[in-house]
Amino acid sequence: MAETRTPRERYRAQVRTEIKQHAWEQIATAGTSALSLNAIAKRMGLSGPALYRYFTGRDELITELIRDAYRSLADTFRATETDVAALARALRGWALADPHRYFLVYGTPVPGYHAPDDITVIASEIMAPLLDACAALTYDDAAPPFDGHIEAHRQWADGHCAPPAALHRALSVWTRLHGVLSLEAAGHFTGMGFDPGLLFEAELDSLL
Amino acid sequence: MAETRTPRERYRAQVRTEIKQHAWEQIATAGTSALSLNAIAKRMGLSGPALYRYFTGRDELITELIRDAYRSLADTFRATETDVAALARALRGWALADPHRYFLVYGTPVPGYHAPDDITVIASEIMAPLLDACAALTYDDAAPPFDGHIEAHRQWADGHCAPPAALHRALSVWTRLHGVLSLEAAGHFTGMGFDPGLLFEAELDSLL
DNA sequence: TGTACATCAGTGAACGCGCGTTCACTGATGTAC
DNA sequence: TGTACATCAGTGAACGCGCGTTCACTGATGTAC
Repeated sequence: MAETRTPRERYRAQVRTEIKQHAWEQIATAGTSALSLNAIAKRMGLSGPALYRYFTGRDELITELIRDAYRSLADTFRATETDVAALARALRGWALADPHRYFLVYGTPVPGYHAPDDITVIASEIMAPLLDACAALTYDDAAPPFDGHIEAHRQWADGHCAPPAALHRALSVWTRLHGVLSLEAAGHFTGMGFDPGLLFEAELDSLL
Repeated sequence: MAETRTPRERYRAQVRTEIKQHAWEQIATAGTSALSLNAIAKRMGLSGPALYRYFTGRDELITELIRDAYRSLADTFRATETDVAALARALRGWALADPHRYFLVYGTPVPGYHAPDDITVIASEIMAPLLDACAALTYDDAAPPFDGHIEAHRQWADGHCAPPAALHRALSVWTRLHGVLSLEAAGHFTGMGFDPGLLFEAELDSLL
């Protein structure tokens, strides 16, 4: 498994990641829509068109950032034990570590932008550990009406033999945690006084 | 209560709302960050600087749009019966009627923008009916740990004598419904196959 | 009712700005003999 | 090891664009006598 990269290739890869780091900084301060190639170049001590050696244009850079964000979350989940509480807390840590990255994945889609196919693949890689963890939970015998509906529309969980209750639970975990996290990350709790982390734990409790 | 507005004042008000309507259309198609005074003027058959007769600049227009969005939701809630399920469905209708308006209220904050004080007042007007509705629910005697915390930090619900369990419930209603709605409105359920409306109802059931 | 004046909506030209992107180029780095 | 050549990172000038905003102006609308 020897890395057979020439020095030039290594240099290219290094500059590419450096560009992306500056892009993230810019997103963090001014939002995704303010991402500017020229500004990145200037802050790197390069001048404008130099970045076109590394990305075909602004769109490719944004796509790459989104892909990295998805991959980062998928990696985080893969490195976490298959347990709903553990995954939930891993998600919270990942989201609050870089709120803009979180919103790039689960926030308002960039206006005209359409995600390439491989990103939906990574999205299902994120869902997989959550489905496994939910399948390990125990459920009441009484199945709520939604379980019947989800059993009839389970292709999004292809390959997983989890019972309908587990699919339902996985969706609830996703939406409930996203509810708390996105409002917290967007600052909608600031000034209300309570600890968002405790509300997160309370919502997590409702799911176990 | 006679309207003592001169024809000129009526005309001004009319053009102002017309500008805002075009602004909403533009937000709906291209996102909030692409809001452009010149583009609005062009689509109205006016030319650029004319809009400065009606708004001091881009910032005032955006502020006004956000304020209107908050007011619209507050009005919707005020016109709904004090009942959690009714409020929830009203919220869903309001959110899906104009997703971008919903995100202007509960989404990622506009990068450099800071909301004026009166908007936080309207935000609490939105919360009030929800708190009332939650106070009308019945609760288990067993109080989860978060209820103690929220009792110690209840200034955001000033004037409401709701028990801690009701405050907790109001927060859960808010975050859980926002979780489903924001993911649905952002299109994160498309392609998964199930009916988001049924998932919404299932989450609502968990709150009654 | 008619005239003189004030108000004010809207125009067109101009400002500086930063954006994404192209192009022909320079000069350093790596490769082949 | 040394020379000749190819590759390629980065530059600087230039393109057209749309943005927000200002300014002096025209001409219609409303007001006062």
